[in-house]
Amino acid sequence: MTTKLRENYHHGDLAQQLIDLAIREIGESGTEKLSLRSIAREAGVSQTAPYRHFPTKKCLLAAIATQGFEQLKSSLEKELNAASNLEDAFVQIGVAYVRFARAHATEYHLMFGGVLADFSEYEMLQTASMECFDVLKTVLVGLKETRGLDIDIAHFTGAVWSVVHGLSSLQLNMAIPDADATLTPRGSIHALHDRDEETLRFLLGGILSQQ
Amino acid sequence: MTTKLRENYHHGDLAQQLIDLAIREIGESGTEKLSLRSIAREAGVSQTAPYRHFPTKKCLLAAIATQGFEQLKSSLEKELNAASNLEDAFVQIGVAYVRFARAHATEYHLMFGGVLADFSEYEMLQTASMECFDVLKTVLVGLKETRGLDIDIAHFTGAVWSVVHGLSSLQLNMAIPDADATLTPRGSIHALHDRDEETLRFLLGGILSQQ
DNA sequence: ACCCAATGTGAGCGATGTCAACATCAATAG
DNA sequence: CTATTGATGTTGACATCGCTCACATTGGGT
Repeated sequence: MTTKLRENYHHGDLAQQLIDLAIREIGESGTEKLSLRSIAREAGVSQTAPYRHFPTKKCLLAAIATQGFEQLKSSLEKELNAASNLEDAFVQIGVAYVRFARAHATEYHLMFGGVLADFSEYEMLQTASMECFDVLKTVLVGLKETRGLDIDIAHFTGAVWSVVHGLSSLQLNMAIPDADATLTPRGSIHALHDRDEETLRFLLGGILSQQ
Repeated sequence: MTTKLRENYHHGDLAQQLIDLAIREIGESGTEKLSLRSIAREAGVSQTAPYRHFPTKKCLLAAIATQGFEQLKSSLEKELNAASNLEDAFVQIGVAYVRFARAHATEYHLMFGGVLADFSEYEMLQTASMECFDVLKTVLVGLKETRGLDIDIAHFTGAVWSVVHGLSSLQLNMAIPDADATLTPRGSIHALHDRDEETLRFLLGGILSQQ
């Protein structure tokens, strides 16, 4: 958080500061407007200094997404460890997921918004996303066993993931309020806000009750 | 679809051709790489000609999204009219929604990917999105009445929408195959492919069975 | 036949991503 | 203690981009 100003020729931790500044600028103006040169100026550094840390603008974005996956993973793990049974963990992980998306909108957008077309171009991103996904998988495998569900685990995981992702993504991208916010698209999205847990119990509970 | 080459000073239908070319370029290289100048070149027109039709690059994107909402609306309406009862319409509209997203990935990305931050800046986009949303709303209102559901309709709509959107969005943005495609993030997304109807019966059926 | 609004052109401004060549520093090996 | 080297930061430049301004061409309505 400390944005130490420059006294020396060398900076200290330019890579992380560029990440922080980029997150802020994207949050304020959108991904399209992010400029390496402007955050270099903000960091008090020449316009080509960022290239010592990120070979390309997209690599900066990939680094942000990677950090996002690591944070999300640790949020989900905390939730998993705190839950007393798998059914609770199931819902609480969903709630934590949606909360993460709201609290880290920029990171979430880079993680799932299709900006980084092919994760395999960025090795650290690839492994961070898999490790994060593993937490969800663990819960669902456990749930399948303890409840004896007859379901393909990959399909099950994809379905559950799409529910929490849909909730998150819609809230992030369609959350600007309308004047008459009752039965408009954005109005119905607002009806989801601050009711995450209820909505997830509704949706995820529906999944479990099918068996 | 016919890309008539230029013989006259005037072009004929530059606006629509620019839209088509932009959709293609975004599909190939992503939103960030779209350049007005390059599609102007492709259209055989000077680099400032597009500005006679779209005051801004974002306005071009908004026009694409608007067309997308109009197409999606007519797809959903067709499905609604073809269904013999509301329960069928409920699932079939969901299937049509996901199919639209896959068949028009670029448009869908612009419609829901948060690229156009505030729809209210583009009047036609705003009304097109509301009219599209109304189709879904109609089905859910009908379903609530015929089955006497005790549910807030805005919340209900948001929840259902987030399910179909989550399915669509994940498939679009995480659909690049992995080497070992079984229990990786992308692998589980692949498990959703071509099983839209099954998955939606699973998820949406869960919602209805709660009542 | 005239005129005007719609549409297309050309030159140019400021900004951007990226590259190549060079400068500075901090740590390590001798 | 000093020389060297790899990491990090700088300067200058190039091609491209979004967008503006002044101007050219056109076709449809009077």
